[in-house]
Amino acid sequence: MSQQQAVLAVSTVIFALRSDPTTGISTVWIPVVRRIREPHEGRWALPGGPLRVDDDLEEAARSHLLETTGLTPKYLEQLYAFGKVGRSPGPRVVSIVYWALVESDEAARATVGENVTWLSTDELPELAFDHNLIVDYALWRLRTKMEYSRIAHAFLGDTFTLAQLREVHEAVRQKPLDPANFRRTIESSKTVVPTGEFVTGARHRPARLYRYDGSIDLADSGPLQ
Amino acid sequence: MSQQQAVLAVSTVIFALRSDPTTGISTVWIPVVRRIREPHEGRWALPGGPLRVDDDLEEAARSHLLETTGLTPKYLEQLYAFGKVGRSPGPRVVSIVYWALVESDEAARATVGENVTWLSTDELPELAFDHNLIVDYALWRLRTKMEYSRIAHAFLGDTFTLAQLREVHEAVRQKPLDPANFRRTIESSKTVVPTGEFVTGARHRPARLYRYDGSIDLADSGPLQ
DNA sequence: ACAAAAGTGTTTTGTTTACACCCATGA
DNA sequence: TCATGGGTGTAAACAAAACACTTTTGT
Repeated sequence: MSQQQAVLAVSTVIFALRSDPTTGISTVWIPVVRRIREPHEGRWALPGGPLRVDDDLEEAARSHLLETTGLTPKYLEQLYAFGKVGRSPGPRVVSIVYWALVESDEAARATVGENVTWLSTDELPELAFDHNLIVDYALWRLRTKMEYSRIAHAFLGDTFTLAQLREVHEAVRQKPLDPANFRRTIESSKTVVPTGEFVTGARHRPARLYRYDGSIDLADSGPLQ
Repeated sequence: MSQQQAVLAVSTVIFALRSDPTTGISTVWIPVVRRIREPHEGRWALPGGPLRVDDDLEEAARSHLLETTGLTPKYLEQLYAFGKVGRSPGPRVVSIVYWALVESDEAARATVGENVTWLSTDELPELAFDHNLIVDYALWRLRTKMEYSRIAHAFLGDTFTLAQLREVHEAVRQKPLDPANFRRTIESSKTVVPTGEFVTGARHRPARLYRYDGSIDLADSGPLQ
């Protein structure tokens, strides 16, 4: 049953925003892959796999993510190491889990097939292993971190309107925000700069386009980077 | 050089408050152990060691900590998994690092000897491996978390005065706090309850003793516990 | 002209900070 | 009675929330 060493794996919870096909409201979705062998054959699981001995942890997350889903994250951060004895049948597995944010329109173009699909975090089925707990924890981190850092930009393209940025916050925090107060909060944070361009075509006043100020880091990780 | 699997280790950054022998001011200290073999023989390192295959991660941190320093932490939380290729000479090592808080007077009683000592985080020497980076990151987490959670209690005994609790905050945040405003902040947080007892003996008005309200968790970890 | 969202102004409310001052004790 | 820290009161400064109102477009 037990062997000399635990197996090390790296997995990633990837978040993207998608419009609900019925209501049209943006909500948080994750890509999952189907398990093609036991244990939990047939169930959906987080993308990931064993750590190759010459790969850095973050690099392993990034490359495995690209191979299975074709996605390149705009934000990637270590979440937690899950290592409880018995969390996986068979040999002991310790999973170092990352969480990532990808641009909405890149997510729309991402690989989907028989063995890869997107699931809404509002109504997740039972996933393989302890992956429901992992997603719950990643969602909690996303929501708390959204309140005090600027990671929302990672869901958007290079330029965006304040309405789009507000939509991201509303999707993640699951409540409407006052447009006037939101505007002032963002403007006083000095993290965005107006490009001078406007979005025309909608049947209302054109919205100013902004660009994220790259001289400020998305999230303060202290001494790590 | 490279082998099939990475080695998994668990280490812990243990924080306690100690009075500076010269100034008398409380500052943050950590216990370290001397490396008795290569690599980095003779250098100070964080307590830790390889993960036994049947131990849970947190349990491994706790038991290794007890064996080497004799300490039982009042607070223990996972910090980060450090796994950069080349962070240790020889086989690939991935370290899952925890951070812990221990009561000040328990720390004073802790094992000290030829191979275990306490170091002030204000003036750390060069430690083994990447342990300086790890301690810096743990300190950053301690300081940021002190601002929005109630972990300060873990440095104190069951009952304490507000002056003692304030001293903990001042030691960690490295700046003086207004006693009047500190009192109100703590009282409005509803995390402490007065015991009804007072500390007499000092040459000033007796200070009220408080107890931490156990029904509120020290730190909100979301879906994990 | 009208709807609809962009964007501005203003008032209210609450929280943080600064600091003056009274209280209870030991020496 | 004096020094010392415990403990209370209060006003100013600042930040968050609520909401009325003006602007600019497409139809």
